[in-house]
Amino acid sequence: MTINDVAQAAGVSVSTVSKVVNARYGVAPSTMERVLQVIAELGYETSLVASSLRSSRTNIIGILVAEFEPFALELLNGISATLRGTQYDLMAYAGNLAPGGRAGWEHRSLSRLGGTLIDGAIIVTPTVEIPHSSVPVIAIDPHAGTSGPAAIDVDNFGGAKTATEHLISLGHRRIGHIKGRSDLKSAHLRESGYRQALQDAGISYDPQLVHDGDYQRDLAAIAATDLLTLPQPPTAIFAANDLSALSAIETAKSLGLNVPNDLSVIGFDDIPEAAQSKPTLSTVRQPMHEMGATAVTLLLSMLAGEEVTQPAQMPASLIPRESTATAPQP
Amino acid sequence: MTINDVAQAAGVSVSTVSKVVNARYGVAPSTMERVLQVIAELGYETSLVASSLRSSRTNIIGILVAEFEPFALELLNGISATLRGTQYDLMAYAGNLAPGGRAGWEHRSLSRLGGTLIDGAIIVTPTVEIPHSSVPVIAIDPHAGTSGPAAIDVDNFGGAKTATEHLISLGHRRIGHIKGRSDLKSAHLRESGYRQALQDAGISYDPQLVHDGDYQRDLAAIAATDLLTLPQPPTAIFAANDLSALSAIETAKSLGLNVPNDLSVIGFDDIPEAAQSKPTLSTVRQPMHEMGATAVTLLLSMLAGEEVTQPAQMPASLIPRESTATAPQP
DNA sequence: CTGAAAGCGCTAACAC
DNA sequence: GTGTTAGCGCTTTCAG
Repeated sequence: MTINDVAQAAGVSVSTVSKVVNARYGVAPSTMERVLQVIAELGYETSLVASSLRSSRTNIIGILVAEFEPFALELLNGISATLRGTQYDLMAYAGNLAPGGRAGWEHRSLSRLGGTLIDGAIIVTPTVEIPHSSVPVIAIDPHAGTSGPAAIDVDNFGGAKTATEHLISLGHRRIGHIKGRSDLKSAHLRESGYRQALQDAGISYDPQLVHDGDYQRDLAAIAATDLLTLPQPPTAIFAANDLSALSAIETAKSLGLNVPNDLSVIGFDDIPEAAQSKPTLSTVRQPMHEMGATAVTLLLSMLAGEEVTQPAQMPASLIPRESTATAPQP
Repeated sequence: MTINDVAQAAGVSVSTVSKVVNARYGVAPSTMERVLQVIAELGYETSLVASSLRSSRTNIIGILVAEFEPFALELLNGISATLRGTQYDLMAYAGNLAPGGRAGWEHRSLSRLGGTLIDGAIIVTPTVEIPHSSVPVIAIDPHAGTSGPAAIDVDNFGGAKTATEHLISLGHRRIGHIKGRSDLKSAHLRESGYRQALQDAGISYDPQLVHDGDYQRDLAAIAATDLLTLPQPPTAIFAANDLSALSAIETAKSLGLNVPNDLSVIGFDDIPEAAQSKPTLSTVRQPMHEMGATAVTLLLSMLAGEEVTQPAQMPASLIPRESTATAPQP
């Protein structure tokens, strides 16, 4: 089913069909009607690939992710809702699923889709500097880099501080931290927030209590094990994201510890799983829908020709649930 | 950054560059090295659009949805995880966001992406018959149509029956039902399951207690209002999906009713929001991750040339939470 | 081993 | 009002 088939069936040239499909002027009403009829009969739809190769607008916004994990999916939810009723369709691309192709998915995806397939892009959690691109780009939860496109993130520092203060207010003094990915800005800010809260409370920082979790389940489990098998284990853990926190709870359970009675755990993000775990996970909420919505709004104004460079920061809020409780009495 | 730029910079022809990029035989090692070097320097990536127009394989699997709502997103989660480590990337396309373009998004998206951009497609909740396509297609939660591609769904009948029986076991006798979209097979099966459970319990079917909710928030709210303002209102409602159930709870609250003391509500799907509402929603769980995983497995074997036509049905399971309770004593 | 050239489906000048 | 034609960036014969 190509434009050629339609042209042939309608007895006109391909350019006439193209004009009809794209509602261009200069087609006789009778011709138009006939072509439309043939299109309907044949069920013809213009190929996105071919037309985007030739023309510059596609009316498609691309969301570029490494893979579809809970954070990206929640963002997608907000983005989709915000785009509803606009002229744009949404294409989400996970470009880091194939084995081996680890690094640089941001650049690869942007180069492969940008300029032709998509009119603009929202890149989720890029781990490297975003290259100059031929289309407008917004980054969510960006890399530690200095320059780069307009970016959106949550108040990572303030959120982490709040989480740690929550633990402190429950009477905890030995508070461990499972760090995030060191190539992400958010991980550093969250660690800083943790340290600031300790300092404000007059608790001295103990490097033994901080381990690397890389925002991942497996590494967080190792970090949690290391933390909990210390001669003097912490009574509470602030994990840099919910995935790590959930993993830490699992680990604690397997070590025979009760959460929250023996150990309090708090995460960061408020992914859907946080509310469904047992015990439900106390955490700091990133307003993911709003972040997605803001990204879209910014991108649309860039698409409309406006200059947008200043970063947007969203507030983080404490969501106390069951996994945190008063510190055990020694 | 096109293949021409690379060719020029490396002092070779475009076809040589293409051979290097695609690891074809017949390039001298020295040439290859030089080209590779230039590619790295320039940060060139082959354009997905151009290459997919010319060659038939793209190693991309497409997920076609009307929009990114909770059900589709959960599916995406399972699909993404299953595809990890395979040679395929994932492209999810929401083709029904633009206003006006309501009907036939399935066909439109499939025609526009199929054959060129994607090697195979998974269509989520299609509302019309899926046309014969140039690429392998799997449907999840399919349309009521008779023919069509290989399909995956949950045991809608059994799940609805279980939900209704749960209500009956709590002592409810007047049980309302908010129906789903009549153009979806799942809606009909869920209504049948509801009626079967009533019949098995010797409760006669009252058409007054069944209203249309179309799987949507707004229409479900109207249906709930109608139900609850009946002279003899039901003491329990089985809503055809969680979105409707959540909406019914809102409505009940606004009418001054307490859920679950005055009214029990149970949904279907177990979307993430179900566990986070107040009260938390009792529901019947669709194993969405598993459904996504199964879809991928089936599609991959079709891509490998195998014939797959038989539908797969997944089990539904009751998840009792706070929104259902013993029937109020008259 | 390398390059010239055709063509994938479509759009946009430009002729007629 | 309509058709012819030249590419968009790439892959793939097919000569050299």
